[in-house]
Amino acid sequence: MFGAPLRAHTGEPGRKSMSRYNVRENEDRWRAVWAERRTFAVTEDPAKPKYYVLEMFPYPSGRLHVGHVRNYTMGDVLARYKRARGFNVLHPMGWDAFGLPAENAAIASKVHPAAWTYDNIAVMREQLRRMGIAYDWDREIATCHPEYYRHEQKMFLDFLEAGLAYRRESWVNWDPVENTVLANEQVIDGKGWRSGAPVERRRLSQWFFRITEFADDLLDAIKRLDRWPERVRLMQENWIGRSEGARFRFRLAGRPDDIEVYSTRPDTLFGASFVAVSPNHPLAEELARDNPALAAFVQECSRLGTSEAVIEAAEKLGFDTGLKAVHPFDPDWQVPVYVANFVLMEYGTGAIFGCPSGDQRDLDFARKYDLPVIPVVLPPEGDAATFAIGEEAYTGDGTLYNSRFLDGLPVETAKRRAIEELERLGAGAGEVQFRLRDWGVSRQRYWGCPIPVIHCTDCGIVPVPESDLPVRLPDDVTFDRPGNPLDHHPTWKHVACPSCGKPARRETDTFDTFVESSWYFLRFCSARDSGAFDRKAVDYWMPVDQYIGGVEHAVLHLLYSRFFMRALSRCGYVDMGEPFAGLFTQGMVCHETYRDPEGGWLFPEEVRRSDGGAVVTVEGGRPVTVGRSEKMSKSRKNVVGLEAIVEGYGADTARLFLLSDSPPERDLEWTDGGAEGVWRFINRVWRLVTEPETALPPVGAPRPDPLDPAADAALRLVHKTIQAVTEDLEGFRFNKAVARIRELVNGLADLPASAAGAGWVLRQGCEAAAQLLAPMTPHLAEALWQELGRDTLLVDTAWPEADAALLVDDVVTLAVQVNGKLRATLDIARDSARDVVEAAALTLPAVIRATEGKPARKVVVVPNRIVNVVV
RNA sequence: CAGGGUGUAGCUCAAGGGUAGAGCACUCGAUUUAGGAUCGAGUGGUUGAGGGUUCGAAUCCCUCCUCCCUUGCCA
Repeated sequence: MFGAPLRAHTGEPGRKSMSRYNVRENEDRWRAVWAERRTFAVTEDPAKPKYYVLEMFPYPSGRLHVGHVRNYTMGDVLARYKRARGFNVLHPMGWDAFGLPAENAAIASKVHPAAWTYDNIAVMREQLRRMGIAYDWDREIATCHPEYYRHEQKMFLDFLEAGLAYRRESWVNWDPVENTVLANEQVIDGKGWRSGAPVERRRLSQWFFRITEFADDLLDAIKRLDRWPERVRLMQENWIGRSEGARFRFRLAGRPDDIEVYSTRPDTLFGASFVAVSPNHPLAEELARDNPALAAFVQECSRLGTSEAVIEAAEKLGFDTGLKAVHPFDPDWQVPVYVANFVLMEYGTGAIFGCPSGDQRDLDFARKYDLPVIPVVLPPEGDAATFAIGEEAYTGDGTLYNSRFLDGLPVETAKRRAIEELERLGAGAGEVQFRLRDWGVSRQRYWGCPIPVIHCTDCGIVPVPESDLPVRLPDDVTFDRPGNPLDHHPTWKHVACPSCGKPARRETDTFDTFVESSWYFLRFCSARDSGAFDRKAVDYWMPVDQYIGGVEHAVLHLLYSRFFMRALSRCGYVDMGEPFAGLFTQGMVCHETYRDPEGGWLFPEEVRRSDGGAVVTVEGGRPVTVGRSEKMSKSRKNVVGLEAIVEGYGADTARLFLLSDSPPERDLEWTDGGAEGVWRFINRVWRLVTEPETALPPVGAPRPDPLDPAADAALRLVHKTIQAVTEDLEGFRFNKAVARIRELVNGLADLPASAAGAGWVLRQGCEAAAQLLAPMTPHLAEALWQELGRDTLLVDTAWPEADAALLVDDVVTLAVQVNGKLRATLDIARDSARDVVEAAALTLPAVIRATEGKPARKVVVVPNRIVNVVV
């Protein structure tokens, strides 16, 4: 069955040979067996409970290092464990294959993005395969494949029809040298990352997904994501950022129009000292036309870029328009109107009123431009006569004062009262706002999914007919000049309008790559379906039971996926809201960093420890500065290659180490010593099974009776370990599970060969060890299983069950304290009566010595745990 | 300044009121021509600091400190 004859192993006590686990041979062999038997290929099976394990799929950037594979290992442990527990487990893998690095590689080394991407995929697939991860490779997908993105194009057309996709102008970071749009991360100090040219803000027509349509539901449903980490839920809540306030108008003195503002603090209206509009506000643009100084100011603001972080950090600057706004509650009260750089057109109405006493930014602004600061909220313990605002605004709770009809009201009541008044005056109304904005999906890039629309001068925007999908990317593109290659292409964008037949132009924007990752988990359910996915398969497998990935995707990817499920539901594709029932965010893998005397980074293999203990370079022995341990990254060169570990110690060693040292949610420190330690442990287990101290009875031999107490204790250890490891795996405590198994192996190794029943207990222990290790070190475990004389595959064997009767000991060891200090221990039958325990404790020589003959004032007995004698 | 996390052996982590443990590292011994591997034994702790509750605190409460992360600073 397995290519090599199975050999029943009986053990040969006294055998002196010291075999070493042949890692290469075993790992290759068992992987081949699983592959040949298609062990991990699954189909829908209504008779079995399903379990969908998914790790966030990678961008095929080149090759993997050990830092990349921690989450795949965790997912694999879960997949293999659940499989052993009888679940029908879907565990797929694919490639998030569109994206900018492929285009950068094309520019840098003249290789086509597709070739570069597929080459990387081939390398990385082989790397994952050699890690022995139990994927159903039949379901592998690459998002850059037309058979993937054609369905995305169809979804877009349906979204368009449903009003969930639309086009409007928005601001982008424009690199005037590269003639291209930059992502916020590509803007460094206001300059393009590649060209170094100052970035401009430009208005460009862009495609958007109407994620705000579901803002309330996306926020509400977070409460029910009870298997998500609390902090991710919090981050999403903050990102959606619901706020309750009022939208209302300030009339402009001497003009027919007015300014609409949004505020969450209408209660502080009597503290208003200015109105400010965004530099992109229509009013600012109108005034700038006749006012060169204002135009220059607006221009200056646009240089800042669109990143929120940059805007936040910048100094608050304003430009007095000379206009006056009339206070909504008092026609005789006017405040100046400014154009201010910290007011964003994209949020609220693009205009605010400033209450310096109640908002730090407004206060900074007021101090800079010498505007009045009127306190209107008195803190609970404050004194109206003396309370004053210094350099810090008061944003806390309190009672309104200096506020006419709002005086004496608590903040919350005053808000409602102010809104009522605004509504009564016809000046405005209460409104709920969200920080969440619609998702801009247009990218002026080649290596992405083409947006399937055609621009016709007569018909406007015309969807590409479904029968013409997919709109394929052209292969013959060049990257020798700046800008979007699709736009430069001589023929690709010229098409006949599907509606009127006249010459028209294809959309040359492509999708943000977050679009592909927003539904790939659905495609995995039926990866070769001619449609986007098979509804029955999706209904069977979804939602993902356990999703595993980095916390860096806590907001965008996860929120976009949640949006996609809702949008697809509305368009009739599916009928469910949440894609990921459980989420786990794993910690990073870290490693020391090394620098040479010039400050250049060094790879770990370029340094060594000299005889004196100093760290020096391998070449030339120059002194090396050892930096702190940081997340493994190519830029700092603190990476450990996967090949190096797998060739030397094998995939199981890498896997076990990635699981063992730290709790999975925390960062893991990769050390050579730790990897060697794991390798020694693997060999220790191998020897325990292949060269046992005591001959093992054959498979299924009856339990000998009686068992020696040492054998009995070892058997209890076996069952306690099964119980504990099971609980640890269920609770994602992989490091504890590993520690338990190590203790089991130590315990079994200590079992004296002479003890009655030792061989039988040792077999129980070795079989349990193999089974418990199987999710973590699957190749080793399969080899052990065979060495133990089994003729079935361990991977097809059910998870072991602990015998409840063996989980408690008959004899317990009590700690005996005198005045809280440990003086002795006492072995006694479990659940002995209190007075029996007390009497036994008081007669212990160590206790008599410690009490110096004084009578016990009190004896505390905690059953089966401790006795404390108080004198 | 805020919010969250963290602090236990040299290192990475257990123990969540009841005997402070594991792995790695280190020391010594055995084995070996030697090294490595292996086996055995051992060193190593005022549980970040201080105070409180308790018969008993790493664990519960209060104060302070360290480092890390998320950023809040979106009206």
